[in-house]
Amino acid sequence: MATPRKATPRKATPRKATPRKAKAKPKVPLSRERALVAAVALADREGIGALTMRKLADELGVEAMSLYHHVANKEEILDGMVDMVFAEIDLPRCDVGWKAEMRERGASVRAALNRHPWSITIMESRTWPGPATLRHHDAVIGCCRAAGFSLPMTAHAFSMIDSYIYGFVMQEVNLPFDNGDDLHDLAASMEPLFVAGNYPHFIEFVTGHALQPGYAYGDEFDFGLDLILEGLEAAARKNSRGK
Amino acid sequence: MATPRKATPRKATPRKATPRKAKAKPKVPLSRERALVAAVALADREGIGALTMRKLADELGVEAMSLYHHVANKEEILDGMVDMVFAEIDLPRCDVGWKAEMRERGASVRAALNRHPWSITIMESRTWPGPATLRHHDAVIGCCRAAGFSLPMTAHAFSMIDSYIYGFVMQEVNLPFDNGDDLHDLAASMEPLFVAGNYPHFIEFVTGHALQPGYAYGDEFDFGLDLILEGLEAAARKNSRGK
DNA sequence: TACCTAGGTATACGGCGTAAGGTTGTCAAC
DNA sequence: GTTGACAACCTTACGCCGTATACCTAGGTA
Repeated sequence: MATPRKATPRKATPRKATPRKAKAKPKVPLSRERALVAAVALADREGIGALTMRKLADELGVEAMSLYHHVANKEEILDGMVDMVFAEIDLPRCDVGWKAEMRERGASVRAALNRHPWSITIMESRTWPGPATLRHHDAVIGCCRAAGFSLPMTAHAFSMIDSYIYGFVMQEVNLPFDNGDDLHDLAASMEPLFVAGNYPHFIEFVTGHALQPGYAYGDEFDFGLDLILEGLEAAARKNSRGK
Repeated sequence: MATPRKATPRKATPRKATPRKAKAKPKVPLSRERALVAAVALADREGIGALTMRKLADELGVEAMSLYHHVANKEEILDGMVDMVFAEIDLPRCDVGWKAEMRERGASVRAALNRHPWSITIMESRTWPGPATLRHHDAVIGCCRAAGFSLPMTAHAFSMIDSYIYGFVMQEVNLPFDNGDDLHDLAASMEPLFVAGNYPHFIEFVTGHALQPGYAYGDEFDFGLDLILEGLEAAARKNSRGK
């Protein structure tokens, strides 16, 4: 009873040739970079909920606690993952015209966030931007300034465009269907809501437009982004004329 | 070894008078509604991370498992909480003019999401809208339709306005400071990033504008919303004239 | 040789969501 | 009044989680 179970198998097999497992002693040593790459791949493949320190370590052929020699905690991994997503975004170059550059940059942000649907989820809980994130923000601000925007106007543009993109992707990523195939399932599962005759405008909208064959929510993106860019251009023009 | 431990203390004190604790037998019975209200209060007070089934039950003077007689699982609680936030939003009435109503509705959404900063975090992981959410969407769509918007134009407006609001609040809620007081701390903690001379536009923007005394990020909201509403109005006008 | 250190492992702790099953209070049917 | 069904609540336990602590070991340096 003194040593209830477990029998302390500490050095039961003290052979020299590291008989741990068939794990073959990782040639490349663990590193923060390798951990982040594996974390992104794991989250892409199985969702952010499946990203645990144990699973990530397993992916790398290592024990969970080994990760802590390279990152302070899981938060730091999430921070690094968000920064890796920002690193995938094409930066505006600002020699073509700010509107075209912003449109391209917007598409690039949207694509990156869609490639890694978990990123928008954890972005808002990150407080400190990483280097790629800062580089991205710097380029966007620089693009506005190069176009002649004042600092206040730059703030307007920066806030507005990014709010729109993030909000759009947040909704897009969360849609209960991935393509047009399961629209019928969706419509069927919504039916209980409708029989009562409530929400008449919502029903008209969904059945008469959103669930129609040609409609895809993703197509809304360009309309909104263009409207914002045109509006910003007009505001900037008026602003600089007024000054 | 047959009954290894635990000693089955089942009916050790079978006294009649329910001597459980000083817990005083809750007069009002537990209910889904009471659970949701307490969950919102707890998340408001201590953050969504502190919302666990055990803490929530404790709050209600009850054990964790009792909650499962009223909700299927924690997901259902989160769903209900989001719907409670939507229930706080003032619906547009649409007899004043859609632009004014949308401006007010936007402010109301923003206020509700700011009152419950956890809501934007969990909104995107909810798939099925609750009744208050549906009522809200129905009212917004109805407002657009009453203003003469076509269904496609309504889709544009609905997507665009809500994307902007959600994205804005997402950034607003996540700001590393709550008011102007700790701007100096913030500036100080950012300094290591700047000494290298990287991110010149970002530095100019932050130090020359965003951290200046008069600036508050929240003030950006109205500029963007108004620009969107004006743009939508122009688009709708052109659209109906073209038809 | 002796020690230091970097990077790996092992064990354990407290907390999580919740499955399974026990207990108790209420009330209708007999 | 007794019985039995049932709903509401509780207890225990399981397998996860992040991570503190301690240990081991290989390689470099004195």
